[in-house]
Order: sequence, then structure tokens, then C-alpha cells
Amino acid sequence: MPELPEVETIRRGLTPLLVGRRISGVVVRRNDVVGFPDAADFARQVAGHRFTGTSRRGKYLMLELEGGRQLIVHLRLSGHLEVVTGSVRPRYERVRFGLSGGKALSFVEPRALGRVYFVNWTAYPPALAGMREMGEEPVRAGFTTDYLAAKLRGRKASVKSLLLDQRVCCGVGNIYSDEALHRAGIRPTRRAGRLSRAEVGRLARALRGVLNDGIKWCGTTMEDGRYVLPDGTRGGFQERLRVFGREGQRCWRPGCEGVIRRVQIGNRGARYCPACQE
DNA sequence: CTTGTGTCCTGTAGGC
DNA sequence: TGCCTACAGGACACAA
Repeated sequence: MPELPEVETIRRGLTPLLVGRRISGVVVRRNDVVGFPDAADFARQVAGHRFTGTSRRGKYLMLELEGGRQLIVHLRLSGHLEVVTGSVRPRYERVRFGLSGGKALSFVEPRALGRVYFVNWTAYPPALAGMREMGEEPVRAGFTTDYLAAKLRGRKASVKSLLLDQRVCCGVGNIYSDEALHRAGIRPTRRAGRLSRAEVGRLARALRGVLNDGIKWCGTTMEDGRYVLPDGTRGGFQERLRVFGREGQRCWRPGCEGVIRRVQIGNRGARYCPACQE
């Protein structure tokens, strides 16, 4: 669930809590959430370094450590990061980073699908190959109609599944792809290569718009409350969703009589309005 | 290369 | 009441 806006919000919230602090020690409570190197080396190598800054690439959160190395976190579906006081140990804590000053950064991940990596910027491990192949950031200037058109040209897959492909536009997941397609008035089932130039233009604009709005509202906190900001508060974009989680409800678009429908594309759900998305 | 499918993982929702 | 199954989702391995 954490997609680009949620990861960006987490990054912004964590930055002042981490930068300048030193990692006093690392406890790996579950080895398989460490993607690289192996858990023992990870714990040994990360300990002792100081946080110098943060950045983000797609859904990857990068915590910069001194010496140009990075602690990279992917939250996948249910992961989150919180800064806790020394005595607090959250349920489902998988890795704990003790911090100078007594607090700790806790990587909490009930489903254990999320991963942490410790890499040197010159040598990204095969486990992070996906990161190097990642496409343009939809919130950056390089994400133009031309760029998206080139990525979709000749492709027979559904536009929905290509929006979820991180090599096409990184940081997009199920929520924001559904929302962008609704804003653009395009059905998720459409063959990507069959979109007109005008439709691709609307889609590029919609992706930029919906992701920037997601960031502006600090991400989407659904009913399960799994995603929250580092200070524990909820995001605000869930109140502005137009199709995600609105199956069976009337379309948001003024004047549209449609009822939001859910279809299966590949192995994930897509929601759309049959009346205003063609 | 492209596309679709299965897998990982576990809490939760729904059925009976 | 309680068990059982299906489902959710991001990324990747794999088959066709």
C-alpha cells in the first residue's frame, strides 16, 4: 500500500528524526526481511554509522549513511517505520536500529514481505536490480507525454498493468493507478498501445496530478490504519479517492451517473467508472 | 522481448 | 462459536 506519496511522506517525516543520529546497534529479529547482505553482515555493517540524509526512488526509501552508503527500505504491502523510545517494542518488529540518544528506528512488517538493504552506491546487489531499471518519476519534469507515449507504444498489455510496472512509471501502485485512470477518463482494461496521443497526454497529466495531490494530503490511510505518518497521524487522501475503495458507489464526477465497478486484471483488482472511463 | 500466471506472507473478512 | 478459505497487494521468478 505504501506507494510514492506515502513513501515520500514517511521520508519527510523521518528526516528530522534521523539525520545527525548514529546507529548504535542493529537487531535483526527475522532474517528473511534483510535483502542484502545476509542478516549477520547487515547488522554488523550498519551499526556505528550516522544518518546524513534521505532520498526516495519510486517506492524505495533511501536513508543515507556517512561514507556514501545507504540503508534502503522497501515497505511492500504492510511495512512501516517508526521511531520509538527505548522500552517500546512494536508488534511485528522485524529489525530494530538503536539510535544515539536512546530512541530506536523500528522496521515493522506484519507480512514480512518488505525488505531492508545495506548497499554501497557503487555496487548495487542483484537483489536490487529492479531499482536500476526503474522508470521516470511521475512527479519529476522528465515525465512527459513523449516519455509515457514511448513506454506504451506497441504494447498489448492493459494500461493498468503497465502503470503498475515500475519500469514504466515508478512509485505507482494499485490505488494511484486506479485514480489516475479515472481522472484521465481511460478504462484500466484498454490495450496500452491503442491509446491516442491525447489520451496518453491526459494520463501523464493525471499521474502527475494524483501523485502530487497524494503527497500534498500526506498519503492514503485506509480503514485498516496500517499506513500512518511517522508522528502517528493519518493521511488525508483517502477522503479524496474517486474510485479506489468505492465499488458500488456513484461516480464522483459531477453529472456522471455511473456506478464504480471492480474488475480483475492479471492478479489484481481495478476499479473504474463504466460511464466516464472509455 | 513481451505477456500472463504463480508465489511469497499473514491478518482479516466472509461463509457455513 | 469456530473453523476454513479466499483475498489483499508489490515485486519477482517463471513459463509460454
